[in-house]
Amino acid sequence: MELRHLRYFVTVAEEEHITRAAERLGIQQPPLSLQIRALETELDVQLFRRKPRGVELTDAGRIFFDDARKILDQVDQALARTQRTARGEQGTVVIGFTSSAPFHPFVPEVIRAFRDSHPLVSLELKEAGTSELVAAVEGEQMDAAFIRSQSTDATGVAIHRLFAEKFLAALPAGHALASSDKPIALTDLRHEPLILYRRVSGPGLYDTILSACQRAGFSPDITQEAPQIVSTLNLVAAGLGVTLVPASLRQARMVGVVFRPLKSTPELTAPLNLACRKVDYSEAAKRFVELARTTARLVT
Amino acid sequence: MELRHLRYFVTVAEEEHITRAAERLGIQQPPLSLQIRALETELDVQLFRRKPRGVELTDAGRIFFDDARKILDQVDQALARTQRTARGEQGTVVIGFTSSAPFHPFVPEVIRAFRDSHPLVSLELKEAGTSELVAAVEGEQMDAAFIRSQSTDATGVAIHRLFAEKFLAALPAGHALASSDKPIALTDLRHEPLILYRRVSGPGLYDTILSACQRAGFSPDITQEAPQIVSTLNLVAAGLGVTLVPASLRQARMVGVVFRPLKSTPELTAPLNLACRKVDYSEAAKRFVELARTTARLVT
DNA sequence: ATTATCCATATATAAAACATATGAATATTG
DNA sequence: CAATATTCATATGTTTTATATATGGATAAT
Repeated sequence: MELRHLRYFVTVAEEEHITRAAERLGIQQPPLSLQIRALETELDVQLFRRKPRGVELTDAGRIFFDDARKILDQVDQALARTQRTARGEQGTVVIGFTSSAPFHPFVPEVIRAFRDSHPLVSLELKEAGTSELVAAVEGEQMDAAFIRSQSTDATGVAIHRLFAEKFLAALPAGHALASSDKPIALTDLRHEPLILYRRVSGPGLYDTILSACQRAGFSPDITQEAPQIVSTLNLVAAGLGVTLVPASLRQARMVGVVFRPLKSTPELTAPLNLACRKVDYSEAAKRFVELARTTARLVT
Repeated sequence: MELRHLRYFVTVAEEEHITRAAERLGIQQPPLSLQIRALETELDVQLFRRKPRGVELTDAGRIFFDDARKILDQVDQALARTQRTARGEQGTVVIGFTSSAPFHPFVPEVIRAFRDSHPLVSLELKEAGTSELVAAVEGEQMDAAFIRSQSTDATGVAIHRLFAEKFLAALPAGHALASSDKPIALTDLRHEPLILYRRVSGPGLYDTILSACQRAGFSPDITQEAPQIVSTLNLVAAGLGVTLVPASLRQARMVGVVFRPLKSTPELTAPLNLACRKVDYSEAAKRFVELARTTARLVT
């Protein structure tokens, strides 16, 4: 039995007339009669009663009719689902981000835009540390991750630079340097206790800041390290020191912390990157990465 | 797209190996490769990634795999359902009976036996008057009906005689003729007020009894007619007269009524018949009629 | 480096779907 | 009631399509 038999059968059942059904199907009457007969022979069931003015379903035929229509419907749906999946319009995409990423409006904006353009794709969002994110992407539990690091030792994971933002100095409220709105020079911080975010392993913002200080001619006084960028701000609010954070962290609006721009430090930038596998990722995930990269190009 | 494509696709997906799948399907590898490729071309979707050691489903392929299996399952079920219906093992049968029929153990026995041998057929049972039953059978709202009449004017309805039972005299408790257990002669009732069941139209037990009395040489004193056999017994219990009922009515065990056998009246019998359409009835209904007729042959 | 494995391609063959012509049965119409 | 029309069934030829055989190319295993 083939789908052709079902299609033919359903049409004949609907028309109750083999000749008309053949016309609708774009074939001639004799082959249609033969196909219906072949179906009946294979099932060993009489599906139609032949009448001089047409044909009429038997009880068994009625049962088969209901089922055949359902099957043909399901075939259509399977087709549509498969094609949507192939086009990346359906499926699941798992997106990760470090704690600092969502503060930049770019990230929620890209997610919203993807939701709008791909309503049948379910998006799973997960916050985690950079190394966990990269490992998850490599292990195929995650499709892409917004991170700050530029490079990784995980082969098979590509890191696409989206854009970079400036740093701001984050000072405790009432700090001497916070008295005016004017930009602060990096060297003004040379004797301030510095709090820095540091990844468990690999290069990151920590190294960027350190080398910028070195280039400015001083070695900073690092009093404390924190595992997340956001927690450095908590420590600043507690008055334990100052820190440098990506400009988007201003969105955090943390009580007891004031932000001041930095004077002329073009090499001191915080990039936002998107990590994904080099191969083997779903069409929907590809669509997400594409959208993120093209949107980033427009933003900068 | 044909079911063949789905069957081939599912096998290849299960084996992840075209050559092995071809072996399982009993065909050669090249045609199988071609069929899979044709499927991919028609869907315009890549379903497998070809690897040097076999093949592997793509995301879209996985979606299609799930659907394809469901479809093939449904095809099998449709087949089974249709064949069961054709064999009368599935469906609905509507059975009617006059009020007197279920008193004979034959009727509940046949219904029980049919339920046992056709567990997937749902049986609907309806009690009604003879003319309603025959009309329902003719109008295809009912498949078969147990009635007492032998004939009908409804063309298209066949009446199969199942068996006949003797009549009993039903007397009010304390009636003179009820004093002994001995059989009563029909002529003993010649001066008794007689209560008789009478159909709205057409010949029935009424005529049988009347002609038996005539043959015995008297015209009975009919004081009352009742629309149901059971209600004649109520009138007897109330002392309004005597009646003759089919022997199985003894089962009614009505208070105030005693039953006595009749002496040598071979022509005075109450038949039980089964009415059904001559043509156009479902296989399951045919099975029921068959069972009733063969069981009846065993009983008599 | 060699061999084995596995899928793809090219071509031939077998099967099956389809078309055409015609017959048989039963309504419909004059 | 005869004649016609309608509709499905059957017979046979044609085309399409699925399958088989032979072989090549790519990649992993030895």
